[in-house]
Amino acid sequence: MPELPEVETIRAQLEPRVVGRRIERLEVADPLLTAPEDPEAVAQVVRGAVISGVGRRGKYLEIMFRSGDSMAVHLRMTGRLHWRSGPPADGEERYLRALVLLDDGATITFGDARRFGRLWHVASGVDRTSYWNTRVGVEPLSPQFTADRLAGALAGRRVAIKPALLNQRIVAGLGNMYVDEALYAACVHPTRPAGELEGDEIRALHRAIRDRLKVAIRAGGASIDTYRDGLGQAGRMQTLLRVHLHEGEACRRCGATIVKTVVAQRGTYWCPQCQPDPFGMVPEPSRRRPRRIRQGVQG
DNA sequence: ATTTTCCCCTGCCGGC
DNA sequence: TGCCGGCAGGGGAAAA
Repeated sequence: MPELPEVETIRAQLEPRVVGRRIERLEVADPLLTAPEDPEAVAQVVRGAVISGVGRRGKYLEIMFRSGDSMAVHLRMTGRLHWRSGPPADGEERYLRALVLLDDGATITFGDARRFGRLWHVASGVDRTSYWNTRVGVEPLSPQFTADRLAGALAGRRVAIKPALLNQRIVAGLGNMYVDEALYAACVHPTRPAGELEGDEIRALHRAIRDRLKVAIRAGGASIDTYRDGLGQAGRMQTLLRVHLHEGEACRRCGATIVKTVVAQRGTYWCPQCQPDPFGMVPEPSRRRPRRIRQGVQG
């Protein structure tokens, strides 16, 4: 599931390869990709556009054009962007939803098994700062993201810290995996009410979020299930996860057994000893066998 | 306003 | 072995 580090990895790989290139054509194979916009309308706008940069805001990618227009992309669950120096081989992208042809012969494929991914056009007149700010909150790796700012965003909230961190308007770019990792690193239980965290917990969490995201970017993202980077390669972060997907294994800090529960409708991994439950509840051990980490079975 | 639930999709896995 | 229900989760809409 592409989260901030995965999207940033793709962004960093795409940018040097596509800046200055002209888009010859955008072929949308699945109308759902641009819904509710008409694929032809998007293709029309994008045709002939010269790429000036590739940006990222949270988990959103933005391919910007000299005209001031841009093409925004969200990979959601299983979306992939893959740059190639030439056309993709036949059947190379099993779940092809769109194909971008560039003037140097290179291509970008948008593949997406689950079809949750979206691609749309952002008009030149739209102010980018406010456009993105209405959708996502502070960038966790920016200087604006401070412990104080995090405390302010969580203050007064009764919702559990896990769904609070999953809320893109509170902090941009965190998903299920990195929230688990950050909460574990900060020794904060996932169901602790967000507004009740102590100052030192907030500081630990702030630090943990930044640290885990930076490590993940350095590792090129985590290839669990379907994620691939912008060149079709697997990341390495899946080997560096400390708690997510580690159900039944010993906690590396205290030796207790990592458990998996459901928090906010999301599978949640945590250490019952390092991340003490606010109500002192003992987790029900799952009887199901832990899911194995599958590293890329999809074509 | 905030929080919770549901839904979209499809591939894969576990259970029978 | 094959079928099938359930699960996975980002984000938006709707409901509470």
